[in-house]
Amino acid sequence: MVSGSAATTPKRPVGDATARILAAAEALFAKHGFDAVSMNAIAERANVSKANIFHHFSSKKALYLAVLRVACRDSTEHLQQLFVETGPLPERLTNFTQKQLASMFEHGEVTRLILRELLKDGERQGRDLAEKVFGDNFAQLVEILRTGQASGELRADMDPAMIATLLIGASVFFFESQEVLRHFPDVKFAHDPQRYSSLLVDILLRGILSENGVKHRRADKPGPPSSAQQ
Amino acid sequence: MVSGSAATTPKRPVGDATARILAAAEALFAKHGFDAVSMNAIAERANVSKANIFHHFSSKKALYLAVLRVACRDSTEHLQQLFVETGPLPERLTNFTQKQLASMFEHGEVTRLILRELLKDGERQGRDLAEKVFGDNFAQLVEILRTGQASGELRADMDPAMIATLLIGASVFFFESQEVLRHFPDVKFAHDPQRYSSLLVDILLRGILSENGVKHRRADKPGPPSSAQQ
DNA sequence: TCACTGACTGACCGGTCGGTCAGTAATATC
DNA sequence: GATATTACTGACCGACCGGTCAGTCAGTGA
Repeated sequence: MVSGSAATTPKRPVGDATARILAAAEALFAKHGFDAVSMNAIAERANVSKANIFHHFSSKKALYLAVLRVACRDSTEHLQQLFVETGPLPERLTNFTQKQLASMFEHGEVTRLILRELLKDGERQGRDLAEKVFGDNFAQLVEILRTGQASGELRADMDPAMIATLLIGASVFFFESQEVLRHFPDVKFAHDPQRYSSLLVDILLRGILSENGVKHRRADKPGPPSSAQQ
Repeated sequence: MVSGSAATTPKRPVGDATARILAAAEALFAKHGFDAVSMNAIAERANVSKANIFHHFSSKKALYLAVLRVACRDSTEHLQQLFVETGPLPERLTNFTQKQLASMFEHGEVTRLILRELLKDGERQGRDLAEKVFGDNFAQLVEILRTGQASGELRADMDPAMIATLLIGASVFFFESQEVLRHFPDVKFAHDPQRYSSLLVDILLRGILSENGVKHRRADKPGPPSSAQQ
C-alpha cells in the first residue's frame, strides 16, 4: 500500500492518493468536526473522486479513525521529544511545559483533533486513542515530578498527579482559549505562549518547591488535608 | 430549566411549546453539537411538529442562537452567585473555586454548550455570547485577586490575570477531562470535584500567598521576571 | 355570528448526505 | 498478447437534511 512512489512520475498523481485523502480529512475534521465535514468536501480537497475514498476506506467513520490514529501516532512522537532527563527540576519543568505548549501550537490541527475527541462522551474507539496519547504525556510528567520528590527538590506531601493535571490542564486551556483571552484587556500574555508557560511554571514552582523555608501549612480551614499518601 | 417531566409523556402538551423546543434543543445541542442534531430529532424530543419549530424560530441557526442566549443568561446568573465579599482571601478563593466547579457540573449541559462555542474558530455571533459569560467570570475573579493584592494578602508582583486564567483553566479542564482522568490510576481526585478544587487552591495559595515568610525569589534562572505592572 | 389571528400540523420540496456499482485505465504476471 | 489485480471514476441510490406551504383549529374581540 505504501508504495514508495517518491519522485518517480511527477506528471499526474502527485503523491499517494491515500496520503492526500488522509491529509485533507485531517485538516477538515480538525477544523470543523466529524459531522460538519462531508465526503464530497474531502474528495474535492484531496483531488480524488468520492468513490475513491471508499475504495481506500470502508466508511466515513473508518476514515476518521484512520486520521485519528495517524494524529495520535504523530502526537506521541512529538510528545516523546519533550522529556529531558538532566538538569535541576525547575529547569526541566520549564522546559517540558514550554516545549509541550509550543508543540501543541506547532501541530495545531492534530492537537485540536485529539482534544475534540477527548471531550466527547460517546464513541469508545476514538476516545481510547486520544486517551492513550494523553495518558502517555501525563505519565511522563508525573515521572518527572516523582523524580523531583525523590531528590528532595519538590515537596513530598503533594500529589504529583494533581500537579501534572494542573500543568497539562493549564497548557490545554491556553491552547483552547487563546483566541478568547486575546480579547481581554487584563491579559497580556495571550499572544505569547512562551511567556505564559514561564508565568505558569513560576507560580507552580513557588508553590511546590521545598527548598525555601516555607512552613506555612494552611491556617484557615479544617478542610481535607492534602494527604498525598504515596 | 430543569423541568422534570422527563419520563411521563402525558397525552396533552404540558408547558409552552417554545420552552419545550428550547429545552430539547439545549439538551441535544449540548450533547452532540450543532451539526449532529437534526430538526426532526428536536421536534420529536419536544413533542411538536418540525414545522412548528420553524413557526417559532426562523432557522436552525436562529434556534441554536436562542438556546445559546438562554444558556449564557442562566450561566451568568449562576456565576454571579459565586462572589463572596467578606472573609479572608484564602477562604474566598476556595469558596469561589469550589462553587464555580460545582456550578459547572450542576449545569453540565449549559456549560458544555458554552465551552463548545468558546473553542470554535469561526462563528462570530455565537462566540461573542460565550465570551461575554467567560469574561464576566474572569473579571470577577481578577477583582477578588486585586483586592487580595491591595490588602497585602497576595503578592503584589504577580499578574492577577495569569492567576485567574490558571484557576479558571484548571476548573474548565477538570470538567472537560473528568471522564478521562477517571481512567488514570495515578489520579485519585477524578471523582471528587470538591477535593480537586481544594488541592488546586492549596497549590495556588502556597505559591501566591505572601503572608508567610517567603523571601524566595527564584534562585535558578535569569528568565523573564513576573513583571505584573499593575 | 363572524372575521381575524396565532399556534400548530402533515405533506411535500430541492438538495445533500453516506455509500454502491459497473466499468475503465494502468500495472504487474505469466 | 492474454490475464489477473489494483486504482480509480461517473452515475446513481435511498435516506435524510433544512425548510416551505396550504390548511386546520381554538381563541378573541366586535
